Amino acid sequence: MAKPRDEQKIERIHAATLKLVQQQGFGGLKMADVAKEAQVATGTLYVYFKDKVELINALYLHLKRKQAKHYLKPEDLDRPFKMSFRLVWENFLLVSLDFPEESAFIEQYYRSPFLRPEVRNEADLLLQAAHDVLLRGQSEELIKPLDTSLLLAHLSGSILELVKWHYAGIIQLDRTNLDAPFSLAWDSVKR
Amino acid sequence: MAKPRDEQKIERIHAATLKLVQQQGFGGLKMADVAKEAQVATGTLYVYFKDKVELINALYLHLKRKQAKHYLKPEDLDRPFKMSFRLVWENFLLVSLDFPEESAFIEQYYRSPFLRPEVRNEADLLLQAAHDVLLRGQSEELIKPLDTSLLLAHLSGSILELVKWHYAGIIQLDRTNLDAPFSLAWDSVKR
DNA sequence: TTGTTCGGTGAATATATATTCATTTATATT
DNA sequence: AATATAAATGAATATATATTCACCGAACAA
Repeated sequence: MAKPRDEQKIERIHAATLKLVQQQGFGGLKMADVAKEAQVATGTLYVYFKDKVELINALYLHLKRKQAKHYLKPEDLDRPFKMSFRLVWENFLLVSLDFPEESAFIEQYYRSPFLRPEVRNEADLLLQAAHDVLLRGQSEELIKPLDTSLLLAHLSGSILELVKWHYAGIIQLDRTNLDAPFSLAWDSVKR
Repeated sequence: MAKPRDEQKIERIHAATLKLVQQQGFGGLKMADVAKEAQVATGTLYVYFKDKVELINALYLHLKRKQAKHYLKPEDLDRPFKMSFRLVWENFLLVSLDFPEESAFIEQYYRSPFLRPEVRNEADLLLQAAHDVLLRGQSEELIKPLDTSLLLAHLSGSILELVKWHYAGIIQLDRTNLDAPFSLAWDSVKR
């Protein structure tokens, strides 16, 4: 019938948006720059996304789903507790470390004028599996009996800041030896 | 000679900027809105600040200095180690909790197109006192012998995320009973 | 009291940026 | 091959926003 939608083009637009947000922050994001970086015309952006707001919200949801899939793998959860905990903790850190543009984007979305509460809520549902891991640890009396949200905030905050300081050049995280940062995480929540 | 500079006006401009950044993020910050919120004319903004970039950088440095003063008080450092640690930890958390607009601004400055490296570096120097606290803990063999930057990133990341989740309504921090979150912090770094 | 100097003003201007749309191009269907 | 359909284009347009500036008025000095 006609020229089909080009999914690769959507990926290029996503990648361009991420790159530019990492370089210049959310405030510096311009549609013309996105188009240039993605090697499409500005008008093409509006073929795939209604406007800038929708581009940003669609990308946010896409990233949250992708990341959750990466660090909450079903096969990792089917293990002795401490091993599950370590795998999820390490995967979360490695995702942040390997895709810093994605973390930067997610962090900034939260405080942007583009945030749509329903999109935010949908993304938050993805965390349920993480709560479940901690609940299992508590039922096995290996984890402090505190609110799992409190524990999650503490654990994720630590990881995100470690990665931030890594990219600021203040510390060096070695992906082949994460024992030291893991000991901080584990000792803080273990019973 | 003439009408003197009005320091209160600068404070109003600062406060207005913070309020708007909290509400709409860095990307939504408009000079016209700042002027309206501060109850001055747009032109007045340019009497006190060369342009938007300077307004933001001046405010950032002002906030970092103010916050460092709040949570690194000399009299708190002159105590038995664990008490110093608790005081600094708690003050850092309470500053974030009591002035969430300030933390939001600082967080976003870091990834904005307005960031000026020399300003950022100047602000980072303020952390030296925090390193010193941890170094004392290590010399007294009370703190794990890890890089103090690693420890600081972990501790501050935890606090900032806890406060963020508090304001998102996911957890509730009670300023009169911070024992649970403190136990997470202390157990993670103690020897 | 008067003159002088800046602070203060906000409409006007310049600039930057999002979005549209007439036109062209590519693909699938016939 | 011819046709239909939708993607793709990017200059033109609309919009939004930063910044300027001619004028006003408050404070101080003489």
